[in-house]
Amino acid sequence: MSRRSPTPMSTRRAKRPNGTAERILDIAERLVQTRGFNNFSYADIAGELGITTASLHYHFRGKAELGQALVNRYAERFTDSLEQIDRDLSDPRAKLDAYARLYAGVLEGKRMCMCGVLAAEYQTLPKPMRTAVIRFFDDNQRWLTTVLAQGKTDQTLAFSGSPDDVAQSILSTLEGAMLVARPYDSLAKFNSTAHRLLASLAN
Amino acid sequence: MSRRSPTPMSTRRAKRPNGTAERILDIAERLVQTRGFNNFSYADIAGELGITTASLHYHFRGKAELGQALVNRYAERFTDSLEQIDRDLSDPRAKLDAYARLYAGVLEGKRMCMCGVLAAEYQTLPKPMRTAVIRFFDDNQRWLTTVLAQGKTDQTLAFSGSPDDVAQSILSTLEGAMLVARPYDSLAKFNSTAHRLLASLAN
DNA sequence: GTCTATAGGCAGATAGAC
DNA sequence: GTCTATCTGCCTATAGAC
Repeated sequence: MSRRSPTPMSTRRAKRPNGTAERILDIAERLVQTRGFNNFSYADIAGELGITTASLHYHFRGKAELGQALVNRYAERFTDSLEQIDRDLSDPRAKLDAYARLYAGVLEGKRMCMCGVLAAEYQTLPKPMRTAVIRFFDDNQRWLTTVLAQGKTDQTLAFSGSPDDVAQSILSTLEGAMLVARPYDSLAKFNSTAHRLLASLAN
Repeated sequence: MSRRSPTPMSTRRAKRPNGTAERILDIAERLVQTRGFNNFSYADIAGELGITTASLHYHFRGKAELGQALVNRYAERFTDSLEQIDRDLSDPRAKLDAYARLYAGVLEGKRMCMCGVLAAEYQTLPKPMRTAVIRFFDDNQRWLTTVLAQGKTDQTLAFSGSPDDVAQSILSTLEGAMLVARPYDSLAKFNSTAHRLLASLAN
């Protein structure tokens, strides 16, 4: 309805190698995370992909739709990672550590968190993208809150105040650490802040 | 040399009411902080000011020069604020509190820290702007480090690790708290994280 | 200092052939 | 699905009159 279906296959959930739509998203994702949503063009994507900009419009009606798909896929993958953490680990401290490593991994790829970038240019985003950014932050905070509550209960974590407030602080600190570390291209700067943050919650 | 001098007066340091160049910077500053450097145009400024884009080029050779002037003025004012804090307050905790209030004030004006925004689009910036952004962060961290060292000495502050690492954490946390709070347009979200941060340093 | 006029480029987007 | 061709609009920037 709001999204054309090039072929029945390309609407499938799962992991078929790489349809054109997915490859477009891959390239655009990197561009958003390194330059910002308003600082790359259809021509950039088309050039890398070896097709024309006109062809891009076949897969995504316009840049707004592309942006929506971009942040939705990103958020979905992030949620998947959080579920994976929940499956793999049970200790709250280990979960927080794995959470911080998700961020570090993004930075290692010379990228910034997509939603962090989008937060900076929030006021210029089409409404559906704004909604998706908010949802991403809310989802993260909700997951963190659950982990923190668990840690407080089993006394593997120690903190004052509500789990919700601490979750807010963790999210803010990690996003900020990425943001500030990027101009320096320094994973060490990020890790310094991340480790201090986690240490402050240790019991 | 790199900057034309419309009149002798406009190159003066101080506070003469409002030359055109200053008014241009005022408008552009707001636009950068709310939309990002790449997401406003000469036409936006000219429209608000009631002059033409051609006239803007008289005051600033191009957008790159404007951007440079923008971040330099911003950083200069910030430095002035830090010096003012040093003059007004002597207690390290009070200084950190005032520092956090600087950020809160920016957010209250519905803006984001200029250098935080620029960090997000760092890779798209002309080199002189990049240098200025780095310098801003360095200056902030240096000031914080001094305050923290003082607080450790007189035992008004308590923290483990080096003052430099803690300074890095404070800067990152406040920048991140602004970034995340902005989509929600919520000063409360920022304050929650800022207060928790300062409380963690109390003795 | 500010204007008109205009250049030259790039943006996102569409129509229609293949 | 991808192409060519084209449109319209906006962008930064400049020349030159006032």
